[in-house]
Amino acid sequence: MLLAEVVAVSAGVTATPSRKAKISQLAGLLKGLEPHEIPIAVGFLSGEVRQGRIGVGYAFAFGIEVTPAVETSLTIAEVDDTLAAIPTVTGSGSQVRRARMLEGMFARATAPEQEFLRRLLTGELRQGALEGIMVEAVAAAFAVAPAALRRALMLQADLGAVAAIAAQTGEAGLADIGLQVLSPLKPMLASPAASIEEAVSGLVSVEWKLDGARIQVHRDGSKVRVFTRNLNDITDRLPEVVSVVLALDEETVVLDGEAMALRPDGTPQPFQETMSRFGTEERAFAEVPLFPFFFDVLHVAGEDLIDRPLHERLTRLDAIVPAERLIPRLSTADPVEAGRFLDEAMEARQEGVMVKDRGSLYEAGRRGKSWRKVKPVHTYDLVVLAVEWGHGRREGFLSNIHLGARDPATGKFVMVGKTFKGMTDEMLAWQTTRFLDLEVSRDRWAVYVLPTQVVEVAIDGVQASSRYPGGVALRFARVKRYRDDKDPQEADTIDTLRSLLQES
DNA sequence: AATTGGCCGCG
DNA sequence: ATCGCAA
DNA sequence: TTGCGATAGCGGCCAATT
Repeated sequence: MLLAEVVAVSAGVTATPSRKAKISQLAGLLKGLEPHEIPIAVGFLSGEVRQGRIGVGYAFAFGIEVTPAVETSLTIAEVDDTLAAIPTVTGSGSQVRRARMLEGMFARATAPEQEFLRRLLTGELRQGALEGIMVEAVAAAFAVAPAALRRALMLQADLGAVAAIAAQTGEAGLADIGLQVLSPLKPMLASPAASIEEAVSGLVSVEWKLDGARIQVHRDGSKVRVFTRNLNDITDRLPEVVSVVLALDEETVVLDGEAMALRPDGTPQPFQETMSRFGTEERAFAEVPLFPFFFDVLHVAGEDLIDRPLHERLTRLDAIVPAERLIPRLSTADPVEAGRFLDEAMEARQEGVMVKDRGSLYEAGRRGKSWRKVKPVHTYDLVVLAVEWGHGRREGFLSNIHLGARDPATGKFVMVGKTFKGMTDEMLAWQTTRFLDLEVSRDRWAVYVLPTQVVEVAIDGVQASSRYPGGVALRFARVKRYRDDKDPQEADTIDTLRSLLQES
Protein backbone atom coordinates (compact mmCIF):
# COMPACT_ATOMS: atom_id res chain seq x y z
CA MET A 1 0.00 0.00 0.00
CA LEU A 2 1.13 3.51 -0.76
CA LEU A 3 1.95 5.81 2.11
CA ALA A 4 -0.29 8.35 0.41
CA GLU A 5 -3.37 6.25 1.15
CA VAL A 6 -2.49 6.10 4.83
CA VAL A 7 -1.83 9.83 4.89
CA ALA A 8 -5.17 10.54 3.24
CA VAL A 9 -7.02 8.49 5.84
CA SER A 10 -5.08 10.18 8.62
CA ALA A 11 -6.20 13.53 7.25
CA GLY A 12 -9.80 12.36 7.15
CA VAL A 13 -9.57 11.10 10.71
CA THR A 14 -8.09 14.42 11.82
CA ALA A 15 -10.90 16.31 10.13
CA THR A 16 -13.80 14.68 11.97
CA PRO A 17 -14.42 14.93 15.70
CA SER A 18 -16.72 11.91 15.63
CA ARG A 19 -15.16 8.75 16.96
CA LYS A 20 -17.48 6.57 14.99
CA ALA A 21 -16.47 8.33 11.79
CA LYS A 22 -12.78 7.97 12.67
CA ILE A 23 -13.28 4.27 13.32
CA SER A 24 -15.11 3.68 10.07
CA GLN A 25 -12.46 5.47 8.01
CA LEU A 26 -9.65 3.54 9.69
CA ALA A 27 -11.50 0.25 9.26
CA GLY A 28 -12.00 0.97 5.57
CA LEU A 29 -8.28 1.30 5.07
CA LEU A 30 -7.39 -1.76 7.13
CA LYS A 31 -9.56 -3.95 4.90
CA GLY A 32 -7.45 -3.10 1.88
CA LEU A 33 -4.12 -4.19 3.37
CA GLU A 34 -1.96 -7.17 2.53
CA PRO A 35 -1.36 -9.34 5.62
CA HIS A 36 2.25 -8.23 6.04
CA GLU A 37 1.18 -4.59 5.87
CA ILE A 38 -1.31 -4.81 8.73
CA PRO A 39 1.11 -4.29 11.63
CA ILE A 40 2.77 -1.40 9.77
CA ALA A 41 -0.43 0.48 8.96
CA VAL A 42 -1.94 -0.18 12.39
CA GLY A 43 1.17 1.32 13.91
CA PHE A 44 1.34 4.35 11.62
CA LEU A 45 -2.31 5.20 12.16
CA SER A 46 -2.11 4.87 15.91
CA GLY A 47 0.99 7.01 16.14
CA GLU A 48 3.62 4.34 16.55
CA VAL A 49 6.37 2.88 14.47
CA ARG A 50 6.94 -0.83 14.95
CA GLN A 51 10.58 -0.34 15.79
CA GLY A 52 9.64 1.72 18.83
CA ARG A 53 11.99 4.57 19.68
CA ILE A 54 14.58 4.73 16.93
CA GLY A 55 16.62 7.69 18.05
CA VAL A 56 14.87 10.16 15.78
CA GLY A 57 13.14 12.96 17.61
CA TYR A 58 11.90 16.45 17.04
CA ALA A 59 15.21 18.00 16.05
CA PHE A 60 15.96 15.29 13.53
CA ALA A 61 12.48 15.08 12.01
CA PHE A 62 12.00 18.80 11.63
CA GLY A 63 15.64 19.53 10.84
CA ILE A 64 15.39 17.74 7.52
CA GLU A 65 14.66 20.00 4.61
CA VAL A 66 14.21 18.23 1.33
CA THR A 67 12.22 19.31 -1.69
CA PRO A 68 9.03 17.22 -1.62
CA ALA A 69 8.32 14.79 -4.43
CA VAL A 70 5.61 15.73 -6.88
CA GLU A 71 4.35 12.23 -7.48
CA THR A 72 3.53 9.73 -4.79
CA SER A 73 5.57 6.53 -4.86
CA LEU A 74 6.56 5.56 -1.31
CA THR A 75 4.96 2.42 0.07
CA ILE A 76 4.41 1.85 3.77
CA ALA A 77 6.66 -1.21 3.59
CA GLU A 78 9.50 0.94 2.25
CA VAL A 79 9.04 3.44 5.07
CA ASP A 80 9.00 0.59 7.56
CA ASP A 81 12.25 -0.79 6.11
CA THR A 82 13.98 2.58 6.30
CA LEU A 83 12.87 3.16 9.88
CA ALA A 84 14.14 -0.29 10.80
CA ALA A 85 17.53 0.41 9.25
CA ILE A 86 18.14 3.72 11.02
CA PRO A 87 18.96 2.45 14.52
CA THR A 88 21.45 -0.04 13.05
CA VAL A 89 23.66 2.88 12.04
CA THR A 90 25.88 3.79 14.99
CA GLY A 91 29.33 5.11 15.74
CA SER A 92 31.34 8.03 14.45
CA GLY A 93 29.56 9.90 11.69
CA SER A 94 26.32 8.05 12.34
CA GLN A 95 24.30 11.24 12.77
CA VAL A 96 25.20 12.31 9.27
CA ARG A 97 24.49 8.90 7.80
CA ARG A 98 21.17 8.67 9.59
CA ALA A 99 20.27 12.08 8.25
CA ARG A 100 21.14 10.92 4.72
CA MET A 101 18.82 7.93 5.09
CA LEU A 102 15.97 10.08 6.29
CA GLU A 103 16.62 12.61 3.55
CA GLY A 104 16.50 9.84 0.95
CA MET A 105 13.11 8.80 2.22
CA PHE A 106 11.83 12.37 2.50
CA ALA A 107 12.95 13.13 -1.04
CA ARG A 108 10.54 10.49 -2.29
CA ALA A 109 7.66 11.80 -0.14
CA THR A 110 5.15 14.42 -1.22
CA ALA A 111 4.61 17.44 1.02
CA PRO A 112 1.69 15.92 2.94
CA GLU A 113 3.60 12.66 3.27
CA GLN A 114 6.62 14.50 4.67
CA GLU A 115 4.43 16.25 7.18
CA PHE A 116 2.84 12.96 8.25
CA LEU A 117 6.27 11.34 8.67
CA ARG A 118 7.51 14.23 10.78
CA ARG A 119 4.54 13.96 13.09
CA LEU A 120 4.77 10.19 13.26
CA LEU A 121 8.48 10.29 14.14
CA THR A 122 7.97 12.85 16.87
CA GLY A 123 5.02 11.00 18.36
CA GLU A 124 2.67 13.90 17.69
CA LEU A 125 0.20 12.49 15.22
CA ARG A 126 -2.61 14.62 16.67
CA GLN A 127 -5.35 13.01 14.64
CA GLY A 128 -7.57 12.37 17.65
CA ALA A 129 -7.09 8.65 17.39
CA LEU A 130 -4.45 6.45 18.95
CA GLU A 131 -4.53 2.86 20.12
CA GLY A 132 -7.95 3.04 21.77
CA ILE A 133 -9.67 4.10 18.57
CA MET A 134 -7.55 1.76 16.47
CA VAL A 135 -8.72 -1.20 18.56
CA GLU A 136 -12.29 -0.40 17.58
CA ALA A 137 -11.27 0.02 13.95
CA VAL A 138 -9.46 -3.33 13.87
CA ALA A 139 -12.50 -5.02 15.38
CA ALA A 140 -14.76 -3.42 12.80
CA ALA A 141 -12.47 -4.18 9.86
CA PHE A 142 -12.00 -7.85 10.62
CA ALA A 143 -15.43 -8.49 12.12
CA VAL A 144 -14.33 -9.55 15.58
CA ALA A 145 -15.88 -8.52 18.90
CA PRO A 146 -14.04 -5.53 20.44
CA ALA A 147 -14.04 -7.32 23.79
CA ALA A 148 -12.28 -10.33 22.29
CA LEU A 149 -9.72 -8.04 20.72
CA ARG A 150 -9.12 -6.11 23.95
CA ARG A 151 -8.71 -9.34 25.84
CA ALA A 152 -6.11 -10.55 23.36
CA LEU A 153 -4.39 -7.18 23.43
CA MET A 154 -3.98 -7.15 27.18
CA LEU A 155 -2.34 -10.57 27.03
CA GLN A 156 -0.16 -9.78 24.05
CA ALA A 157 0.48 -6.07 24.20
CA ASP A 158 1.19 -5.55 20.51
CA LEU A 159 -1.80 -4.26 18.57
CA GLY A 160 -0.14 -4.75 15.18
CA ALA A 161 0.47 -8.43 15.86
CA VAL A 162 -2.95 -8.95 17.39
CA ALA A 163 -4.60 -7.19 14.45
CA ALA A 164 -2.80 -9.51 12.03
CA ILE A 165 -4.14 -12.49 13.95
CA ALA A 166 -7.65 -11.05 13.91
CA ALA A 167 -7.41 -10.60 10.15
CA GLN A 168 -6.15 -14.11 9.50
CA THR A 169 -8.00 -16.28 11.96
CA GLY A 170 -10.67 -14.07 13.50
CA GLU A 171 -12.03 -14.57 16.98
CA ALA A 172 -10.88 -18.15 17.13
CA GLY A 173 -7.32 -16.97 16.67
CA LEU A 174 -7.76 -14.25 19.28
CA ALA A 175 -9.15 -16.77 21.75
CA ASP A 176 -5.97 -18.83 21.37
CA ILE A 177 -3.89 -15.94 22.66
CA GLY A 178 -3.19 -16.63 26.29
CA LEU A 179 -0.94 -15.25 28.95
CA GLN A 180 2.59 -16.14 27.90
CA VAL A 181 5.13 -16.43 30.66
CA LEU A 182 8.19 -14.31 29.76
CA SER A 183 6.05 -12.14 27.50
CA PRO A 184 4.68 -8.98 29.15
CA LEU A 185 1.03 -8.11 29.60
CA LYS A 186 -0.40 -4.67 30.21
CA PRO A 187 -0.38 -3.80 33.89
CA MET A 188 -3.64 -2.96 35.63
CA LEU A 189 -3.85 0.74 36.47
CA ALA A 190 -5.52 2.71 39.23
CA SER A 191 -7.65 5.81 39.15
CA PRO A 192 -7.15 8.57 41.68
CA ALA A 193 -9.42 9.04 44.70
CA ALA A 194 -9.72 12.32 46.56
CA SER A 195 -9.80 10.72 49.99
CA ILE A 196 -9.61 7.43 51.80
CA GLU A 197 -13.34 7.70 52.57
CA GLU A 198 -14.13 8.00 48.89
CA ALA A 199 -11.96 5.02 48.05
CA VAL A 200 -13.08 2.56 50.72
CA SER A 201 -16.36 0.88 49.91
CA GLY A 202 -16.98 -2.67 51.00
CA LEU A 203 -14.17 -5.03 51.85
CA VAL A 204 -10.96 -3.68 50.38
CA SER A 205 -7.27 -4.39 50.39
CA VAL A 206 -5.35 -1.29 51.44
CA GLU A 207 -1.74 -1.40 50.32
CA TRP A 208 1.18 0.96 50.68
CA LYS A 209 1.90 2.85 47.49
CA LEU A 210 5.66 2.86 47.34
CA ASP A 211 7.52 5.77 45.77
CA GLY A 212 9.28 3.52 43.29
CA ALA A 213 8.75 2.16 39.79
CA ARG A 214 6.33 -0.54 38.67
CA ILE A 215 7.80 -3.90 37.67
CA GLN A 216 6.30 -7.04 36.19
CA VAL A 217 8.47 -10.09 36.70
CA HIS A 218 8.15 -13.35 34.80
CA ARG A 219 9.92 -16.57 35.71
CA ASP A 220 9.97 -19.81 33.79
CA GLY A 221 12.47 -22.14 35.42
CA SER A 222 15.87 -20.53 35.13
CA LYS A 223 14.62 -17.79 32.81
CA VAL A 224 13.52 -14.47 34.29
CA ARG A 225 12.37 -11.26 32.60
CA VAL A 226 11.67 -7.95 34.28
CA PHE A 227 9.44 -5.38 32.55
CA THR A 228 8.55 -1.78 33.30
CA ARG A 229 5.07 -0.33 33.33
CA ASN A 230 5.46 0.44 29.64
CA LEU A 231 6.60 -3.12 29.00
CA ASN A 232 10.22 -2.30 28.39
CA ASP A 233 12.54 -5.15 29.22
CA ILE A 234 14.91 -4.08 31.99
CA THR A 235 16.02 -7.51 33.12
CA ASP A 236 19.69 -6.64 32.66
CA ARG A 237 19.37 -3.52 34.78
CA LEU A 238 17.95 -5.25 37.85
CA PRO A 239 19.99 -8.35 38.64
CA GLU A 240 18.93 -8.32 42.28
CA VAL A 241 15.28 -8.60 41.27
CA VAL A 242 16.19 -11.57 39.11
CA SER A 243 17.96 -13.16 42.09
CA VAL A 244 14.98 -12.66 44.36
CA VAL A 245 12.63 -14.35 41.91
CA LEU A 246 15.04 -17.18 41.13
CA ALA A 247 15.19 -17.87 44.86
CA LEU A 248 11.45 -18.55 45.06
CA ASP A 249 10.31 -22.16 45.37
CA GLU A 250 7.74 -21.58 42.67
CA GLU A 251 9.43 -22.03 39.30
CA THR A 252 6.76 -20.64 36.97
CA VAL A 253 5.25 -17.40 38.04
CA VAL A 254 4.27 -13.89 36.92
CA LEU A 255 4.41 -11.24 39.63
CA ASP A 256 3.34 -7.60 39.75
CA GLY A 257 5.16 -5.23 42.04
CA GLU A 258 7.23 -2.17 42.66
CA ALA A 259 11.00 -1.72 42.75
CA MET A 260 12.63 0.94 44.85
CA ALA A 261 15.98 2.06 46.12
CA LEU A 262 16.38 1.89 49.90
CA ARG A 263 18.87 3.32 52.32
CA PRO A 264 20.74 0.94 54.61
CA ASP A 265 18.20 1.69 57.34
CA GLY A 266 15.38 0.63 55.06
CA THR A 267 13.92 4.08 54.43
CA PRO A 268 13.16 5.03 50.84
CA GLN A 269 15.68 6.79 48.67
CA PRO A 270 14.44 9.67 46.53
CA PHE A 271 12.61 8.52 43.43
CA GLN A 272 15.51 9.75 41.31
CA GLU A 273 17.78 7.09 42.79
CA THR A 274 15.38 4.33 41.78
CA MET A 275 15.13 5.79 38.31
CA SER A 276 18.87 6.02 37.86
CA ARG A 277 19.03 2.25 38.21
CA PHE A 278 16.48 1.86 35.42
CA GLY A 279 18.57 3.90 33.04
CA THR A 280 21.80 1.96 33.03
CA GLU A 281 23.55 -1.26 33.81
CA GLU A 282 26.53 0.63 35.14
CA ARG A 283 25.16 1.63 38.51
CA ALA A 284 25.11 -1.61 40.37
CA PHE A 285 23.56 -2.93 43.53
CA ALA A 286 26.58 -1.94 45.59
CA GLU A 287 26.01 1.71 44.78
CA VAL A 288 22.22 1.99 44.90
CA PRO A 289 20.55 -1.16 46.22
CA LEU A 290 17.17 -1.73 44.65
CA PHE A 291 14.53 -3.99 46.17
CA PRO A 292 11.40 -5.55 44.70
CA PHE A 293 8.13 -5.56 46.62
CA PHE A 294 5.29 -7.60 45.18
CA PHE A 295 1.56 -7.01 45.47
CA ASP A 296 -0.05 -9.34 42.95
CA VAL A 297 0.40 -12.64 41.16
CA LEU A 298 -0.99 -13.20 37.68
CA HIS A 299 0.13 -16.71 36.86
CA VAL A 300 1.41 -19.72 38.76
CA ALA A 301 2.63 -23.03 37.32
CA GLY A 302 0.51 -23.08 34.20
CA GLU A 303 -2.53 -21.53 35.86
CA ASP A 304 -3.65 -18.02 34.91
CA LEU A 305 -4.93 -16.04 37.88
CA ILE A 306 -6.02 -12.83 36.18
CA ASP A 307 -9.63 -13.97 36.20
CA ARG A 308 -9.56 -14.91 39.88
CA PRO A 309 -10.69 -12.35 42.48
CA LEU A 310 -8.02 -10.30 44.22
CA HIS A 311 -8.44 -11.98 47.61
CA GLU A 312 -7.66 -15.31 46.02
CA ARG A 313 -4.63 -13.94 44.19
CA LEU A 314 -3.36 -12.45 47.45
CA THR A 315 -3.65 -15.80 49.20
CA ARG A 316 -1.60 -17.36 46.42
CA LEU A 317 0.90 -14.51 46.55
CA ASP A 318 1.45 -14.99 50.28
CA ALA A 319 2.27 -18.63 49.69
CA ILE A 320 4.87 -17.86 47.03
CA VAL A 321 6.67 -14.68 48.08
CA PRO A 322 8.42 -14.25 51.45
CA ALA A 323 6.86 -11.64 53.73
CA GLU A 324 9.76 -9.19 53.48
CA ARG A 325 9.28 -8.99 49.72
CA LEU A 326 5.56 -8.21 49.99
CA ILE A 327 4.06 -4.75 50.02
CA PRO A 328 2.48 -4.04 53.43
CA ARG A 329 -1.27 -4.35 53.24
CA LEU A 330 -4.43 -4.48 55.28
CA SER A 331 -7.82 -5.99 54.61
CA THR A 332 -10.65 -3.87 55.96
CA ALA A 333 -14.05 -2.34 55.30
CA ASP A 334 -13.49 0.47 57.78
CA PRO A 335 -12.41 3.85 56.39
CA VAL A 336 -11.02 4.88 59.78
CA GLU A 337 -8.80 1.85 59.97
CA ALA A 338 -7.77 2.42 56.36
CA GLY A 339 -6.98 6.03 57.23
CA ARG A 340 -4.68 4.92 60.03
CA PHE A 341 -2.93 2.63 57.59
CA LEU A 342 -2.46 5.56 55.22
CA ASP A 343 -0.93 7.56 58.09
CA GLU A 344 1.52 4.74 58.71
CA ALA A 345 2.49 4.69 55.05
CA MET A 346 3.11 8.43 55.14
CA GLU A 347 5.17 8.11 58.32
CA ALA A 348 7.27 5.52 56.50
CA ARG A 349 7.78 8.20 53.82
CA GLN A 350 5.85 6.40 51.16
CA GLU A 351 3.62 8.00 48.56
CA GLY A 352 0.23 6.94 49.88
CA VAL A 353 -1.93 3.85 49.59
CA MET A 354 -3.76 1.84 46.98
CA VAL A 355 -7.31 0.77 47.81
CA LYS A 356 -8.44 -2.32 45.92
CA ASP A 357 -11.77 -4.09 45.73
CA ARG A 358 -11.01 -7.56 47.08
CA GLY A 359 -13.45 -9.16 44.68
CA SER A 360 -12.04 -7.53 41.55
CA LEU A 361 -10.37 -9.35 38.69
CA TYR A 362 -7.07 -8.28 37.14
CA GLU A 363 -8.13 -6.01 34.31
CA ALA A 364 -4.91 -5.57 32.41
CA GLY A 365 -4.42 -2.22 30.75
CA ARG A 366 -7.53 -0.72 32.31
CA ARG A 367 -7.62 2.29 34.57
CA GLY A 368 -10.73 1.18 36.37
CA LYS A 369 -12.36 2.00 39.65
CA SER A 370 -11.48 -1.27 41.34
CA TRP A 371 -8.03 0.08 42.12
CA ARG A 372 -7.90 3.56 43.61
CA LYS A 373 -4.82 5.50 44.64
CA VAL A 374 -4.94 7.84 47.58
CA LYS A 375 -2.15 10.37 47.98
CA PRO A 376 -2.13 13.43 50.22
CA VAL A 377 -2.08 16.58 48.14
CA HIS A 378 0.12 19.50 49.14
CA THR A 379 -0.59 22.92 47.73
CA TYR A 380 1.67 25.95 47.62
CA ASP A 381 1.25 29.54 46.52
CA LEU A 382 3.83 30.42 43.90
CA VAL A 383 4.40 33.30 41.54
CA VAL A 384 4.23 33.17 37.74
CA LEU A 385 7.50 34.32 36.15
CA ALA A 386 6.82 33.58 32.47
CA VAL A 387 4.40 31.71 30.24
CA GLU A 388 5.04 29.67 27.10
CA TRP A 389 2.83 29.62 24.05
CA GLY A 390 0.78 26.44 23.76
CA HIS A 391 0.64 23.95 20.92
CA GLY A 392 -2.11 21.96 19.21
CA ARG A 393 -5.44 22.81 20.70
CA ARG A 394 -3.70 25.37 22.90
CA GLU A 395 -2.24 27.22 19.90
CA GLY A 396 -2.59 30.95 20.41
CA PHE A 397 -2.99 30.63 24.18
CA LEU A 398 -0.39 31.21 26.83
CA SER A 399 -0.19 27.77 28.41
CA ASN A 400 2.81 26.44 30.27
CA ILE A 401 3.60 28.67 33.24
CA HIS A 402 7.00 29.08 34.88
CA LEU A 403 6.69 28.93 38.65
CA GLY A 404 8.78 30.86 41.14
CA ALA A 405 9.19 30.58 44.89
CA ARG A 406 9.99 33.64 46.98
CA ASP A 407 13.55 34.06 48.19
CA PRO A 408 13.31 36.03 51.45
CA ALA A 409 17.03 36.82 51.31
CA THR A 410 16.76 38.79 48.08
CA GLY A 411 13.05 39.48 47.77
CA LYS A 412 13.23 37.96 44.29
CA PHE A 413 11.69 34.79 42.92
CA VAL A 414 13.50 31.55 42.15
CA MET A 415 12.18 29.32 39.38
CA VAL A 416 11.30 25.82 40.62
CA GLY A 417 9.34 24.30 37.75
CA LYS A 418 6.69 24.64 35.10
CA THR A 419 3.19 23.36 34.66
CA PHE A 420 0.44 23.30 32.05
CA LYS A 421 -1.79 20.90 33.97
CA GLY A 422 -5.08 21.59 35.65
CA MET A 423 -6.09 24.48 33.41
CA THR A 424 -9.59 24.63 32.04
CA ASP A 425 -10.18 26.31 28.68
CA GLU A 426 -11.65 29.22 30.59
CA MET A 427 -8.50 29.61 32.69
CA LEU A 428 -6.40 29.37 29.56
CA ALA A 429 -8.25 32.25 27.96
CA TRP A 430 -8.09 34.30 31.15
CA GLN A 431 -4.38 33.77 31.72
CA THR A 432 -3.54 34.62 28.11
CA THR A 433 -5.03 38.08 28.57
CA ARG A 434 -3.71 38.48 32.09
CA PHE A 435 -0.10 37.64 31.31
CA LEU A 436 0.01 39.71 28.15
CA ASP A 437 -0.96 42.61 30.42
CA LEU A 438 1.97 41.79 32.70
CA GLU A 439 4.47 41.29 29.84
CA VAL A 440 7.91 42.79 30.25
CA SER A 441 9.68 40.94 27.44
CA ARG A 442 9.39 37.92 25.23
CA ASP A 443 11.35 35.52 23.10
CA ARG A 444 10.35 32.84 20.62
CA TRP A 445 8.80 30.54 23.19
CA ALA A 446 7.69 32.54 26.16
CA VAL A 447 6.34 35.79 27.47
CA TYR A 448 8.18 37.01 30.58
CA VAL A 449 6.01 38.83 33.07
CA LEU A 450 6.10 40.99 36.16
CA PRO A 451 6.23 38.58 39.10
CA THR A 452 2.95 39.64 40.65
CA GLN A 453 0.42 36.92 39.87
CA VAL A 454 0.08 34.30 42.62
CA VAL A 455 -1.08 30.82 41.68
CA GLU A 456 -2.01 27.93 43.94
CA VAL A 457 -0.28 24.79 42.75
CA ALA A 458 -0.68 21.19 43.93
CA ILE A 459 2.45 19.02 43.92
CA ASP A 460 3.42 15.49 44.82
CA GLY A 461 6.60 16.72 46.43
CA VAL A 462 9.94 18.11 45.34
CA GLN A 463 13.12 16.61 44.06
CA ALA A 464 16.71 17.73 44.01
CA SER A 465 17.52 19.55 40.83
CA SER A 466 20.70 20.56 39.09
CA ARG A 467 18.71 22.44 36.48
CA TYR A 468 17.00 24.99 38.66
CA PRO A 469 18.92 27.68 40.53
CA GLY A 470 17.14 26.97 43.80
CA GLY A 471 18.30 23.34 43.73
CA VAL A 472 14.76 21.99 43.92
CA ALA A 473 12.19 21.09 41.28
CA LEU A 474 8.49 20.43 41.76
CA ARG A 475 7.13 16.95 41.13
CA PHE A 476 3.90 16.78 39.13
CA ALA A 477 2.82 20.33 39.64
CA ARG A 478 -0.70 21.24 38.55
CA VAL A 479 -2.66 24.46 38.83
CA LYS A 480 -5.45 24.57 41.38
CA ARG A 481 -6.50 28.22 41.01
CA TYR A 482 -5.22 31.75 40.63
CA ARG A 483 -5.01 33.68 43.88
CA ASP A 484 -6.03 37.26 43.28
CA ASP A 485 -6.42 37.68 47.03
CA LYS A 486 -2.71 37.13 47.63
CA ASP A 487 0.23 39.41 47.28
CA PRO A 488 3.46 37.94 45.86
CA GLN A 489 5.13 38.77 49.16
CA GLU A 490 2.82 36.19 50.74
CA ALA A 491 3.94 33.46 48.34
CA ASP A 492 5.67 30.35 49.72
CA THR A 493 9.42 30.52 49.97
CA ILE A 494 12.22 28.55 48.44
CA ASP A 495 13.19 27.53 51.99
CA THR A 496 9.80 25.93 52.51
CA LEU A 497 10.28 23.88 49.36
CA ARG A 498 13.83 22.97 50.30
CA SER A 499 12.62 21.66 53.64
CA LEU A 500 10.38 19.21 51.76
CA LEU A 501 13.52 17.86 50.16
CA GLN A 502 14.90 16.88 53.57
CA GLU A 503 11.75 14.98 54.40
CA SER A 504 11.74 12.74 51.35
C1' DA B 1 38.28 14.53 28.32
C1' DA B 2 34.62 17.49 28.54
C1' DT B 3 30.59 19.32 26.61
C1' DT B 4 26.16 19.15 24.78
C1' DG B 5 22.22 17.99 21.98
C1' DG B 6 18.75 14.95 22.11
C1' DC B 7 16.24 10.90 23.23
C1' DC B 8 14.20 7.75 26.84
C1' DG B 9 11.37 6.66 30.70
C1' DC B 10 8.89 7.90 34.38
C1' DG B 11 4.82 9.72 37.20
C1' DA C 1 -1.50 14.74 36.03
C1' DT C 2 -6.02 17.00 34.50
C1' DC C 3 -9.44 18.60 31.18
C1' DG C 4 -12.77 18.23 27.30
C1' DC C 5 -15.33 15.57 24.17
C1' DA C 6 -17.77 11.47 22.26
C1' DA C 7 -20.69 8.00 23.21
C1' DT D 1 -20.34 7.82 33.68
C1' DT D 2 -16.58 6.01 31.09
C1' DG D 3 -12.85 5.96 27.94
C1' DC D 4 -9.71 8.27 25.23
C1' DG D 5 -6.72 11.69 23.44
C1' DA D 6 -4.20 15.99 24.05
C1' DT D 7 -1.37 18.78 26.65
C1' DA D 8 3.93 18.39 28.17
C1' DG D 9 8.11 18.37 32.28
C1' DC D 10 12.20 16.54 34.57
C1' DG D 11 16.32 13.70 35.36
C1' DG D 12 19.56 10.96 33.40
C1' DC D 13 21.98 8.57 30.02
C1' DC D 14 24.03 7.98 25.36
C1' DA D 15 26.82 9.15 21.89
C1' DA D 16 28.58 12.49 18.80
C1' DT D 17 31.35 16.38 18.45
C1' DT D 18 34.73 19.95 20.16
